Amino acid sequence: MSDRRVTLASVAAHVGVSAITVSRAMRSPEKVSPPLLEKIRKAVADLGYVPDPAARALASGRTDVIGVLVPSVTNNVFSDVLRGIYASVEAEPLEIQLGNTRYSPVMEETILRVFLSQKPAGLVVAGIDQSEASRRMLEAASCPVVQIMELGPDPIDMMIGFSHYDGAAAATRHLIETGSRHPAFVGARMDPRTQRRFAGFRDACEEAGLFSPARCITTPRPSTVTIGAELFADLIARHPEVDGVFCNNDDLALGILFEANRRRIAVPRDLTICGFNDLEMMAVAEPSITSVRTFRYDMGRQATELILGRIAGDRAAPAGPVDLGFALQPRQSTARGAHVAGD
Amino acid sequence: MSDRRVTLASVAAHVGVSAITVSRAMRSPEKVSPPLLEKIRKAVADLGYVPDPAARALASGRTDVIGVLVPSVTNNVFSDVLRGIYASVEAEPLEIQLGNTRYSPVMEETILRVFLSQKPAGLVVAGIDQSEASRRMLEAASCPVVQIMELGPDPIDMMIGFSHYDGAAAATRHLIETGSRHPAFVGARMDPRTQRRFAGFRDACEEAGLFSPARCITTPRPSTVTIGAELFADLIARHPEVDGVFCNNDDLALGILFEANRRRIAVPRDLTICGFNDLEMMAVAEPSITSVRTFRYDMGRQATELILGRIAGDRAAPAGPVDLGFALQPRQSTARGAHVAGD
DNA sequence: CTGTTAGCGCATTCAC
DNA sequence: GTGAATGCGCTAACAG
Repeated sequence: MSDRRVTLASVAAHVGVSAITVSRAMRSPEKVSPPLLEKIRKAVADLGYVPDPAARALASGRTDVIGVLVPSVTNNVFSDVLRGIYASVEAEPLEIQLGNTRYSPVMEETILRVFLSQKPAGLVVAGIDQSEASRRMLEAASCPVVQIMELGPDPIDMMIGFSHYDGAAAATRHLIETGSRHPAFVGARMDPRTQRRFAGFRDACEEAGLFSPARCITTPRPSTVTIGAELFADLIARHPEVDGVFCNNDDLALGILFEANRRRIAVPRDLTICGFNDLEMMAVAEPSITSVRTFRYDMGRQATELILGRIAGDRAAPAGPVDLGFALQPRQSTARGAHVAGD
Repeated sequence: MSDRRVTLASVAAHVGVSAITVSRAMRSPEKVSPPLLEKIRKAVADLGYVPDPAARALASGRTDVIGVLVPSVTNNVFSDVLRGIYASVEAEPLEIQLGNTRYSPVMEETILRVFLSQKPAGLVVAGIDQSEASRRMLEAASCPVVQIMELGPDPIDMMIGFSHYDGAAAATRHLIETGSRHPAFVGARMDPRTQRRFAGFRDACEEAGLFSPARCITTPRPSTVTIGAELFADLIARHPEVDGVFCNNDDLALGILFEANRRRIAVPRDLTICGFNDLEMMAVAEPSITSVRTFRYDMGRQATELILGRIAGDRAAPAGPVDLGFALQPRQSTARGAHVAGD
């Protein structure tokens, strides 16, 4: 049972049929007579036969692998997406192959090349900022491709996401509507999605004549709660007038909350804080923190389902990008109900 | 460039050598004369040749895949381990194949079977509570296997982890030493690792004659910050005497901190809180939270390195389990320096 | 250092 | 409904 000696041929011999019949019994049972099917199934179970995926891939030119390319496995945001992907694939005879690009387009290119060499059944890639080479590879790929997390003008194939710009702008307008006269921006890592959030913040501030680049503080380091606290300490030292902060994500927002608590700054009375993504802890924080809810789990789920649909030859697959929208969760003022955009 | 028509044979024809020579040039360049090697490399680049992993696996009976089996991809703890694994493999010609067991031994068995059918170069599995069948498969596996996250009496092959029992016991003793007379336990999910932490808590309490099962409150649901807050609300309603809480992890601890803040319970004066894992945010929380630091990233790194060593035929691989220890981070009392155990 | 021969385990295409 | 022949692309084992 150890050395994988059990092959299609050995099962076939055991039952007294040819290998191809066993192969068929496994892949299209309806093409094999019921009694034979039964015997074959028993033999497979008894002998502990497990198909060799390499041989299968070589012979058929296909695999049952869906490649997933994300920039991080640590980031909560992507792990939620992954959960959705795993959930939707659970009942299917498909595997997930995860690639970690570490926010590097070059790395993405390399991994993509490897993934494509495996003739995947589908590909899920995060973002719309692929390198030229990656884009060409994806366009030439003979499998369905879904870009997730964002929306953009020219999808490679399928696309499902939401507008980071709009989400940030909506949050910022809320910040201003609830009284912030000196809004600030705190951001970390500044990847493309973060940049678009910043643009949304900036434009919403400018609409109100309240934009100040000096109140925008960022770092290339990846965001953590600690960095949120540090950046806020910096910010408030230089700009004590700040009365509202939009953060590029919830980790930073939490750090700011802690730092504000430490400095006995009354939140939300003297400072309102808004995060992005609406991690579970935002609602239960004390005081709770306003955030922009994004539908990460659903994004993962639906991305895989788009691929499954395409594989099943479902022509009802959506023609254009799918906008999942976002939902502002106001928590530091008179609740005014969730604002749902997109979709 | 799309249909992967470029094969070893086409590169060989292009250069005017045989396929096997190209194959060797790619795998053991030292066995090919430098000028030829140069020409082959150029042809490979020009034609954009990428080896077919399925064909390679079928012919050689091996792959360059390290299978990693974890119970969750969302849990911070495992994502840190994954980061370590990815980091140590980055420079190697190895891929990571991730399996998500969802805390189910049955699922683990299924995935294991799939993984083994791919003839992996190595296997990393979380925990020591594999099913009988899983254990047999792993013992029969012809590749190096590393169990991570825990230590136990009979390793399948290699093992690297720490004692959850000892970590919890040390934390609990600290809780008691710093004045808790009515210590409580709050736990969620109650997987095997959590159970061992609970045992450590219980025994340390009993040592001091302070154990009370009524003050131990748990839920089978996965732990979240919200659940931490809820369980604490329950606990304190029924046992207002509670003056110290050991939590099975940091999420719960954070939820308790928030709930305590909400109820104006002075932390740490009237309530001391201790988490487990020491997530980054524990130190920056207000007030900061005591926790048991675990070396998750290192665990991932070293697990992979053990496998790499074994693959390289390194007989210097450790004979027994590797204890990475833990480090209590006391933050809610007079700091008394980190207590490092194990190792 | 390079080439020849053979075959990995399975699915495709065509027969029956 | 079942089977025979053939080859997927690569590498192992041996020659030279």
